[in-house]
Amino acid sequence: MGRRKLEIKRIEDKSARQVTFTKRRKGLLKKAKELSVLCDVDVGVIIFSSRGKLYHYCSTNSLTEILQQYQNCVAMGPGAQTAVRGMQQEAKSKYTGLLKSGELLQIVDRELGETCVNNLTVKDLVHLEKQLEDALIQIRATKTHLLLDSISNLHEKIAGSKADGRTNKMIMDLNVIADSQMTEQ
Amino acid sequence: MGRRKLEIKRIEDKSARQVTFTKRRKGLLKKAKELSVLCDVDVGVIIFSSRGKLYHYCSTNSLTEILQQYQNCVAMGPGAQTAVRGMQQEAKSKYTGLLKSGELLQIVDRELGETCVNNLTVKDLVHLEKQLEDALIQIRATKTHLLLDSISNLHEKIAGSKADGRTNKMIMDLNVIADSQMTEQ
DNA sequence: AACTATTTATAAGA
DNA sequence: TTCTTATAAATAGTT
Repeated sequence: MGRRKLEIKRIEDKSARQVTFTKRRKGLLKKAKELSVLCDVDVGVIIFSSRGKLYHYCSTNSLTEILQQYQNCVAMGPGAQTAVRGMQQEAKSKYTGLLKSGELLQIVDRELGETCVNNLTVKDLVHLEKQLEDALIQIRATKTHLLLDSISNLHEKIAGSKADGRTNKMIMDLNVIADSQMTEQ
Repeated sequence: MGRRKLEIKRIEDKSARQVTFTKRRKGLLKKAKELSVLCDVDVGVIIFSSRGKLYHYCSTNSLTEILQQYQNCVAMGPGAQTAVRGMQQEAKSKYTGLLKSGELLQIVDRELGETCVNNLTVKDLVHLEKQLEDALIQIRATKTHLLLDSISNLHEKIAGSKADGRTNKMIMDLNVIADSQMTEQ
């Protein structure tokens, strides 16, 4: 789509590569959005530039939801989901009730020790994985909550009074964090 | 791009929606691949159909790498990465050396308790998050290893001898799992 | 950053 | 469904 047909291989000229990146990145994100709307499906796109800058699109509240689904079921392949569901059923009989958090890592520790890999089953690992994911979700929620609280506090603190440079910098940083936690692209 | 201009809103006719989904899904994944190659960047695309089927593209070995980057730095916003790096530096002085796995969840337990949220800092949470991510990576690696081993064993077991129906089913399931773990889309 | 000649993607039709 | 074709959209090279 241009003056001539372009071979699909790394563009060596840095400046041309940057221009193409800008154009095609925009195009890809637009297409992702259209696919999501037209076909009523969940779509996530993540792009990391070589300088580590991130661009992304996500049709749901947060990419995390999609990633969660990915980690939970598709890392094992669609055809195997039924099998896994069976495993999880079996696992319940062994692990009935929630483990106390304190027990979780002791189990990871014990069961992942080099000497006993052979005694571990996939269903055990699936269960451990789930426990850790839950802990991660809890931690991230708490982190977000803390960050948003900090912002509120700072805003109250400076309402009506001049803040010093250091405080202003903190507010700027926190707003950036809050934006990324709360806004859709 | 078709016989007429299409408004970007949910296609109500189910069959037409399915056809468009197939076409545009293919297009999106192709564009993602091209962007990645032409501009030498990491790209990940995840699509969940309404029936829960997954389609994805990833420019690196596994989406997990990209997701990891996303979770680690971008969940906090690009502008805040410098700040976070500072936090992590400070955190090191508090948490020098790796925690024994057994300690990790006790900390999660203790520090995330409802009563002491106010004493927790963001840097503490960032650190906890990292620890849990590492544990997850370890568990997933072990799981993959176990699955692949199981497949090898089964293949050996049936080499030359007829397997029964149950064994054949297991092999089929495991091959699906192995494919999804090892192949690029 | 804008402009267009072309290529590419795809909506509707067969 | 699969293939075809007219048309819209994306974009490579240019200014």
